[in-house]
Amino acid sequence: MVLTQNKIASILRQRGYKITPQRRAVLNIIALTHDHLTPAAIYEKIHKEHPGIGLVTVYRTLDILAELGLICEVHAGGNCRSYLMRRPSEHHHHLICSDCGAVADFTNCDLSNLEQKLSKETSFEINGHLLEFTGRCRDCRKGVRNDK
Amino acid sequence: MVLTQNKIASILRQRGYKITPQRRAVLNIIALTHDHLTPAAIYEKIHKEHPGIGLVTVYRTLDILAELGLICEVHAGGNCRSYLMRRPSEHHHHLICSDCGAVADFTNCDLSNLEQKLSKETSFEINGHLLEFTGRCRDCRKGVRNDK
DNA sequence: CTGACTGCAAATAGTTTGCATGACG
DNA sequence: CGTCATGCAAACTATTTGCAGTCAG
Repeated sequence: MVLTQNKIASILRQRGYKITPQRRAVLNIIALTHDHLTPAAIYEKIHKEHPGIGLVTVYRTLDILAELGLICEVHAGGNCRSYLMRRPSEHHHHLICSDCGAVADFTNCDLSNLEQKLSKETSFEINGHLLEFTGRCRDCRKGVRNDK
Repeated sequence: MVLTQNKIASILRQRGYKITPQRRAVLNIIALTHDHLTPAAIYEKIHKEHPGIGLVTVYRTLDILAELGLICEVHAGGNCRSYLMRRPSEHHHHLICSDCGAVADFTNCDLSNLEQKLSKETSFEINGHLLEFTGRCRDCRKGVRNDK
């Protein structure tokens, strides 16, 4: 179950953030998109419907959402940071196609053992992890294309 | 066992890259440092001993080394991409302290099961993975400091 | 009302590219 | 010697900041 826009709105409000049309718009885009989105991509999409909105606002909203843990960052290679809606209870990870950038989710990672082990070994207090697989997706494997 | 500078040099040569003092210098820095290094940090270190070297060259060298798989990228949060010498046979990952940025390595990840499973489920051809744990290291846990 | 939010423009940071010179092999 | 690598400067891209006007609560 994905967080609804309204739930997120109330979380924002709880934390003392105001609900503005701009923030709603950003939330909306992210909630509706199942792909990862760069700030620029989000801005573009938003801009079609709300031409008045600024890229800066997108950045600021993303910062807030990330801080609240409502969205999570994906490192899709290079410098690009992309964001993806977070499924709250579904702790999930990504499989990223290095050819076309497609992202597949998976939830069944079982790292708790490893996590505990590492925690003991290193005395780290482990808060979270980032697990991403890279490879080539079905489509890119079919097509022999290897354009970069 | 870590790749020696000379071994790396010969790998470079095999691939048709020339061995220049600048490249040696970059290799040297990375090989000697057990921390992750940003391009800028590498440049700084190099610049002390070889003032003539340019940041651009560092970038270009890092690109080559990464392409050859001799170093690997670490996503230490934000935009920073850092690089770390790769231990060839030791497939390893990182534990990153979100407070002080310390990096601990670990090698005993066992993702091959997961990898195979995912590969079947998603039809991805999985080439590699990025696994990073984040948390607070021993020192940062001791000190009650929580400065960000 | 009032403080938080927005949008613009400008500033900054990080990275890449073009080109003439220099050096590896 | 020819080709690839270097270093400089400039171009670019991504992101952040300052500020005055605007709006949610």
